Amino acid sequence: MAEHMRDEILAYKRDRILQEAVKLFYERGFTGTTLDDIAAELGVTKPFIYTHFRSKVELLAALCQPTIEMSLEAVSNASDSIGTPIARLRDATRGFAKVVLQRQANIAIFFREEKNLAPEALDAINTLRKKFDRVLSGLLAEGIAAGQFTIPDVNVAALAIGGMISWAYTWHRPEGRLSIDDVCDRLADLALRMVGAAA
Amino acid sequence: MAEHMRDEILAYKRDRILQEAVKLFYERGFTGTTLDDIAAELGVTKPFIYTHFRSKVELLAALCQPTIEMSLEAVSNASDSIGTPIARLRDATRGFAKVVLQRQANIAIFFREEKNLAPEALDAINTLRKKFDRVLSGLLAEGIAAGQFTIPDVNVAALAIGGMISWAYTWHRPEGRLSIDDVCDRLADLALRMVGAAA
DNA sequence: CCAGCGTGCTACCTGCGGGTAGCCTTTCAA
DNA sequence: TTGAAAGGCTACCCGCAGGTAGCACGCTGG
Repeated sequence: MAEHMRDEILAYKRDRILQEAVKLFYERGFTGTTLDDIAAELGVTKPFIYTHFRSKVELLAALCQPTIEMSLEAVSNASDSIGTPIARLRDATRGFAKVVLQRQANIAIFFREEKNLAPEALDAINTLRKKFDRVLSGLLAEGIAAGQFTIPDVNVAALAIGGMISWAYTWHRPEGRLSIDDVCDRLADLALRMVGAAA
Repeated sequence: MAEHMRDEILAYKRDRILQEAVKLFYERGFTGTTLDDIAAELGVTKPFIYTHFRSKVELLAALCQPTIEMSLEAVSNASDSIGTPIARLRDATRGFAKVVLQRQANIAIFFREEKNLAPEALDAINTLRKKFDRVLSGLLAEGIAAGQFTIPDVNVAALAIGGMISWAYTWHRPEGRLSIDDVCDRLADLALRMVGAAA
């Protein structure tokens, strides 16, 4: 019990570090943020961070990887579910868009700071991204086979859809005209149009 | 005449610095590249660079801004030309895609290293980007007025198209299956589908 | 042959920030 | 009440890279 709570607290501290790191990396960039900045924001000091992360780049990886995993899961789950290709593609794009917008800062940081990741961490993430593209392409191919989609080039279409949605991290403003769900719906509709399955 | 040539040589040197900087910033990132690296690649030394650029961030701006200007010009020219909205949108998207792919490294660097630009330089570029979005939105609106496009949300559509195309910098491989022109054509077709003007 | 200038290099400074050694305080159990 | 372990802080190191002062070399014109 005592052990149990200790672990929870450890996890909570780790989480708070990640939260603040995301915020600052997002605002100022990875190299534009010092560990002292993050510590100051948390009311602690730099060595505190080192009791939870081995290095600054490990911290970076820890805030990128799970978000990419969530993106992959979103499209995988939708793709594997039951339903017409149209319904599944709508779910996949909407789900992915939701991850992008809910974890906007993490997504932005990953795409901007890719070059600062350790090679192994980057490899791991790139494997996930390749899977992501394969799943999406596969779903598009199914839709063609089912006669629901018309697509000249499946791979380009998958990249275009992925890109259109990923890009939302650059322009969506949480306090703006459209809520996250609004944007998800609209982007999903546009994706369906791209594959010739007019909404 | 002598003066004239001296200026040409000055411009040439400046250009070579930019070329090498683009290459290295693209491969290793802005902070991952030192001015000594760039100088070494050129067979010169660091102070040489300082006779052409005031600082590292000025160098960064000098390789971002013109590329963004070219993007804006591509869509502006197409939008202002004569022809149906469909034809103009195709030209606009194709032209923009071509800039993105021909200046792939510059585009990548800009989006990744935005946070490293001086505030004034970033402001100047953001003004261009806003214009870009307005031009594209305007063209879409014209297409709707002409009855050629069907678009639920013009602003989101413009951002989606811009994003889908911009994103190509992340995945296009010059030595890959598709030539630059192939990709431009396919992306332009997808854009037309998005606005309900099936190719 | 020499003066003077333009051009780029050698050699250096400096601050910043990632990372660490070792101490101090607090807590909890016996 | 005391001892020891855990957790976090103070204080520091040090390498790296942006930026610069001043020199040396070579070209050109007299």
